[in-house]
Amino acid sequence: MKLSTRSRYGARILVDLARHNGQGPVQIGEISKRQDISVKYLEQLIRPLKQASIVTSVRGPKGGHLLAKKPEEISLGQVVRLFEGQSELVECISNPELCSMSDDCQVRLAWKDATRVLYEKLDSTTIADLLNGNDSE
Amino acid sequence: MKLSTRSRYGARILVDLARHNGQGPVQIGEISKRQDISVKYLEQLIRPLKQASIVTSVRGPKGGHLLAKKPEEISLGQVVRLFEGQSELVECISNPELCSMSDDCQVRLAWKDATRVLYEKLDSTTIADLLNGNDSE
DNA sequence: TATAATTCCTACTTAATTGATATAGAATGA
DNA sequence: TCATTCTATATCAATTAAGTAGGAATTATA
Repeated sequence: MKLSTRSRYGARILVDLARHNGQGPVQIGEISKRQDISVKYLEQLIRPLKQASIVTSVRGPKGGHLLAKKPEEISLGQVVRLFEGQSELVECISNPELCSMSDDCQVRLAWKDATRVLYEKLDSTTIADLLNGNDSE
Repeated sequence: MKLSTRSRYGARILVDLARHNGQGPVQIGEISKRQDISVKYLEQLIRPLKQASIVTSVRGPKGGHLLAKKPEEISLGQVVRLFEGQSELVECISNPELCSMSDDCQVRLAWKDATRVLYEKLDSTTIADLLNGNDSE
C-alpha cells in the first residue's frame, strides 16, 4: 500500500511552485534541478495538474508554470486523487459488483472507513502547510 | 494506493475462522468454497498468519486451521502490516537516506502523519468488529 | 500398518503496474 | 524567424502482484 512517485513528485512540484509564487513563470528545467526529477517526467506530471486547474502555463521563451490557486486552497487530497489511479484502498468500495459478497461485507465497510479517515487527513493538509524547510537551492 | 488482495483475503480468512471459532479446525477447502479463493492461494496466505501466531494449524485428517487469539485481539492493522511489503505510504518515512531532501522535507512529514492516522484507524478495528453479516453459506 | 485426508514447502508462470525515456510536434515571444 | 518552452504519444525495462503446480510431511482411522 504505497503512494506512487507521481503523487509524491506532484506534491513537491506544487510546493516548489508555491515557493516561487509571484515571481513569474517557473520553468520545468529549474524545477528539475531543484527537485531532482527528470525534465521529461516533470512534463508528464504537470499535465494533469493543469487539467485539474491547479497549475497554469505560459508558452514560449520566458514561459513556464504557475500555481492557478493559492497554496492554502490546494490540498494533498486533491493531489493524491489526481495521481493515484484508484483513490479507494480497495476497489469493491466504489464497485461493489466486483465481489459477490459486497452486499453484506463488514470487512468492506472497514476498508471504506479507513479510506475516509485517510482522506480526511490529506484533505486538511494544504500546500501552504508545507512551505517551510529546505528549498534545495 | 491500493491494498493488495493478500491483505483483503487475509482479513476475510480471519473473519471466516472467527465465525467457526470453537468448532474445531477449519479446513482450507471449506474456506475456499465460502470465500471464493483458490485452495492454493489460501495455503500461501495462511502461512504468514501462522508465522505471526495469529493462526494455528493441525495437520493430518480432520486437521485444519484455528485462530490462535481471540477475535477482539486481532486488528486489521496487524493484518495489513503483515501482508503489505511496506506499511508506510512512502518509503522515505522509514528510509530517509533514500531522498537527499528528507532532512527538512515538510511533504515527507505530511505523508508520515497521514500514515499514522490510517494505522490508528486500522489498529482500532478488530476481527470481532467484523463478525456480523453474510456468512456466504 | 496401509490409506487417505490434510497441511506444508518450494518453485514457477503470467499479467499488470510503475517509473522513466524517447521522439515528434505545436505555440509563442524576443 | 528561431530558440525556447510546453504538449502529446509511444515505447521500454524493471518490479510487483496474483495465482498455479507438484510433491513432501503428518496423522487419524480403519
